[in-house]
Amino acid sequence: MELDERKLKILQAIIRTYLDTGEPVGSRTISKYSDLKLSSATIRNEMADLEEMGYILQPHTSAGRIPSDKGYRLYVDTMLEAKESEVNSLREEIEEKAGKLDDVLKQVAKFLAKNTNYATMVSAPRYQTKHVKFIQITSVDPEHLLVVIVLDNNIVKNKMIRVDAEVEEEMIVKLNFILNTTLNGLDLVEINLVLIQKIKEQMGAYGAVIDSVLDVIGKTLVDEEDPEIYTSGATNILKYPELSDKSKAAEIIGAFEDKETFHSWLGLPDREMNSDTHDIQVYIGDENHVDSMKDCSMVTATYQIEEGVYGKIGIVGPKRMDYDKVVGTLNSLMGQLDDIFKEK
Amino acid sequence: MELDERKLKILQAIIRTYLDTGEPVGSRTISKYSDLKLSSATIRNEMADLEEMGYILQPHTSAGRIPSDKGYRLYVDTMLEAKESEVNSLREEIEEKAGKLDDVLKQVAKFLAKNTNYATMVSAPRYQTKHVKFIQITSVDPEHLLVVIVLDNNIVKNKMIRVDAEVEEEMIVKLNFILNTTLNGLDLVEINLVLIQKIKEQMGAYGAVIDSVLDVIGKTLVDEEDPEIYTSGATNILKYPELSDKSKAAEIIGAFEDKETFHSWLGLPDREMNSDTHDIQVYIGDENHVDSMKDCSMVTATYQIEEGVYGKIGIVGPKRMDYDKVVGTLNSLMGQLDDIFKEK
DNA sequence: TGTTAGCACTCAACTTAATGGAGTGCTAAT
DNA sequence: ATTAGCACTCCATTAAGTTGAGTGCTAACA
Repeated sequence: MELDERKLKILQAIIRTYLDTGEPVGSRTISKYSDLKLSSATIRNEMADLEEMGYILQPHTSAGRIPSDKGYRLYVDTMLEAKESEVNSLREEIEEKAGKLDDVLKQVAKFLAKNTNYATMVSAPRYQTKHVKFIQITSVDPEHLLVVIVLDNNIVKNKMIRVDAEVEEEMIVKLNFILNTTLNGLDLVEINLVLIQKIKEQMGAYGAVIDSVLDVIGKTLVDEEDPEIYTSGATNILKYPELSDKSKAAEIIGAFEDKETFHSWLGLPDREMNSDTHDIQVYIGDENHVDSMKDCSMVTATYQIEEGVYGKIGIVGPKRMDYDKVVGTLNSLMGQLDDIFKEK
Repeated sequence: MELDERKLKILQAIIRTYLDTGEPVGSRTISKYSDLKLSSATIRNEMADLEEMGYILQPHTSAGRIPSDKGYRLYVDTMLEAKESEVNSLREEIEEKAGKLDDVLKQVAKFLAKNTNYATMVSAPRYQTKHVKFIQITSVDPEHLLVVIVLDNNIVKNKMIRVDAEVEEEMIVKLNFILNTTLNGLDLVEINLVLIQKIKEQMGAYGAVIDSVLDVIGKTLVDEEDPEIYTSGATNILKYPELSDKSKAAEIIGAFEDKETFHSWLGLPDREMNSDTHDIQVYIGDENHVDSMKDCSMVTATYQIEEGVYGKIGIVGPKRMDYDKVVGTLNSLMGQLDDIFKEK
């Protein structure tokens, strides 16, 4: 059977209506609503075909039809209208909270949740390559050394370490020199035991301090592997009856709470992305790789802070989410984010 | 009417049973359950009295009784058994994740939520007095200066600032010297325009850099005002039918998401606390100052990291929460936290 | 005088049956 | 190819009945 123009139009009408109401939609509704001048009987025939083809389904005999995952998929792939959304306010909202990236991302999550009425999450960028650019150790007071590490992407980490006895100024200078010359430009895997041993030898009695320092460096580099995720509007899920069933809702909202969940699949763009399109992806129902999301749809987009530094944004809602609006908002948002990051 | 021993025992039995089942409890149940050897009829008489006194109430005629807020209050104040809970695992669980305070607190929130099956939040400590202890400026690369600020509680903050032209080594040394001698020991309000002007004069052409640096300092000190709050187990709320009504649940879980909510009332201990008791407080129903929590109970405790540095822990659940267990767990937890912080 | 057995009464919760209506599939007419 | 018409299905809603846990009251009892 072929999916001709008319069938497509009817399918589109069905999905549109369903997105609106969340109720199964019947032939009569379509007959009246859509601009095709067809009787309900004709629509019924077409619907039967569409059902056979797997684009729509009936919750039970004598009910209207609802889109299947396959139907949604077709809709998203071919029928989205590129409606330009007006997301102008965001820019100002974000910029007044200037400051750190964390804050910006938190704002973005909040903004999206508020605007779309779905649940959102934003992953902080994951830096692919991390090399030590600069290390500095300072004596803050007799009992504490401060270790500051700058990575080659200008991320700064610091940690206090406690020492038993004051370390002489002279030793600190030496320590700084050795660490910087030895470790500069290296990444985590390149700092191996041989190297560590070599440094320790040079420092003689202060070998113990070295251990602490290297420990900090190790933690720092590993730490970066683990990007922060900001979420907002998880309770929006409760607004959609088809998801607000107690056990489902708990599972979904729980997933938002336990941010670990997202790491695996929100982590990195699957493939080299075209930085113009922002790689907006839609996952419908079973297309989600996580069980707890199989009754939801999720739209993700990738943003870029600088060369090789990506983060992701995800929006989770019911399968009947307003894809038009979400994709539009996301698109417009990405553009503004680009601008913001370019300025920095 | 007087609240004699027997009435108290009956009330206690009622509350215990209700905490268990969540169902209104009838006279017959009590007559069988409790060790007082009384017939249901007698219990009924006493119940009528207890109701008149306001300790229990009937959802409707011909239903059993449930505790009123006043009843819970009496129970909590006088009838809690000091059951020692076995919270031994926590210590290890936390310590292997050693590291930063943030991580510890996150762990604590998670641990509590998992153990109690209620929703929990932990506020990071708020430092009352913040003075600059140490400032260090370093040239990381020709375009970037790194500003590191250590506060007197050993909190470290850092920020990169971009400069148009490389700053000479000599100037940086001078800058460090001036900043440290001038600002050491001062807090935010003490750094005023007069002082700023004075510093600028000394730095001559590098006045602009000073601005950036002071900006960072300002942001750092203000930032600390705003304590982080870690939450966990918000979805546990959905486990209790009396709270999992859609609108209620959304309100409560939403409150957990929007952490701002808690600042006002989770902020600081109300009064000078006895560091032994950890100031465990129970708020029942309307006793909560926040509307969205009026159907819940909340137990809070205060922990101390060092002299004058407090944080709070809160557990939110249904009014029929297992106060015994919560207070016990909290108590035991606080002890362990004390130990952990003492070590540091 | 405090306790208890007994009984009539109440009321939410559950069960069952009846009704209505939205929607379908099929057939025959256009 | 399209449509009007009709019989059929099945969910949702309502109404009526049934059940059972629980109460309050009274009268008997120790």
